[in-house]
Amino acid sequence: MASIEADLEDLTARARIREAALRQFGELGFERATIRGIAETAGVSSGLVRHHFGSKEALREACDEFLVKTLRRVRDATFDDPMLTRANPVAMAQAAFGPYQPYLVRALVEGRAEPLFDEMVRAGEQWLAEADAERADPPFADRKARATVSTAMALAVTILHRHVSRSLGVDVASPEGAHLLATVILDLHSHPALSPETAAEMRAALERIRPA
Amino acid sequence: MASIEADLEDLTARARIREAALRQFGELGFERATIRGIAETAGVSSGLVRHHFGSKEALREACDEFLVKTLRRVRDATFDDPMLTRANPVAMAQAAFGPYQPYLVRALVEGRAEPLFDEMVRAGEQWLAEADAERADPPFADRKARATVSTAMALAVTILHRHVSRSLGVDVASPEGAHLLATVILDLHSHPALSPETAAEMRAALERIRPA
DNA sequence: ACGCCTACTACACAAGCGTGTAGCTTCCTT
DNA sequence: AAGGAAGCTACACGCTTGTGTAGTAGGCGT
Repeated sequence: MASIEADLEDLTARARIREAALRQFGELGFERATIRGIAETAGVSSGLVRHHFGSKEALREACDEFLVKTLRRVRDATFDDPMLTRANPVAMAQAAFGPYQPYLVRALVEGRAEPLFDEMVRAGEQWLAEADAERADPPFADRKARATVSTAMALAVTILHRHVSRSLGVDVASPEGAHLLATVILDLHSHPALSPETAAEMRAALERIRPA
Repeated sequence: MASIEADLEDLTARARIREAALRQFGELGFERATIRGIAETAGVSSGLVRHHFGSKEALREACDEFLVKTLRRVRDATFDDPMLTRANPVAMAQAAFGPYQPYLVRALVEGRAEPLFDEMVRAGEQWLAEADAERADPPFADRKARATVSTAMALAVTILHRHVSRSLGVDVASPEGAHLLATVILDLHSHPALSPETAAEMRAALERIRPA
């Protein structure tokens, strides 16, 4: 797992700038992060940032592009360990996102990082395909639609990590927090919030007010 | 339901500025929104913004404060209609958040708007209390912890509305999108993703790697 | 040894920002 | 009617920003 903190000096200046940008964009957001701040973090002049990436917007695009490639690689390595990933999905997410988590969260919230989201949906569809095989009654909705919403929900804890940590009383990034979180998620996913009867009721009510 | 669009002229200048700020902060984000832009939207001079609110940061705090009061009022009115709110939680969220949805989403993601999140958790706890009464096996985790994660998940679709709309192929804010979304959520909430057996397996695996 | 491209720095510039100040109107109080 | 606070505007200041330009150091092919 590549770390931002370690061995920044070993990288080329271009890579150092990109890593610094990833960190600054993630910590401060795109607007509050400055070219000069990124340059300073990378240990180069601000002019070099422009020399290598052209503009601030292009730098962000380079970051996005880099992450798409990186995450694909990390994912291939991580998803192959089903025991670890299934036992603690939260730990998996942290492992997959790596040190780029703050950046990715911001990108997702702003509606960017489409490839990442879509790929997660696709993974969810695969998972649902297996689950649907053992399901008695037909699902209410399209498999992709269910995978989409599930994906969004899976990202919720990471996106709202501040609120969740505060409300749980423990940092979800800590080992204890991750464990608690996994326990909770396991409980929620193995116990339906709605009984078949109430679900049927609500579904009927929903169809009654169905739009054209 | 108060609308930002309508009757801006009827409000006092101070209120117009606040409404304009709510909209600009929501649409553009706090950094990209400018005092001058807010003033122009409100139809006043930029100096008046400073006169009434002192600083940009203070203006944001005034917006937060206003929303806490407003939402409490709106919630009391909306939550009393259990048929509507339970039939379509998404429509409920949109109704409750009102035109301030973009602002609130940004506030939540940035870790602000704690009162809003905490109140949602509390409502979730109440709901879970009823559900737990009819539950056979004991929950894996604390009720508040489950309410916290459920709350985060409930907010996910709203926060990631761009991705969700794109992946569903229909705007979740539209009547058709809201209906589809409600159907999906109903399905997910009434069918556990994990069977009791696999859940037990994963729980065992989780306990095996439990941190100190 | 020469030329040249690439990496890199230093510095300047215009624009937009939040903020400060001075002054004008309006309306309410006494 | 006088006075004064409150609502409101116009304008300027200083700072930071992204970007542009000029120039230097260094390695590499010829």
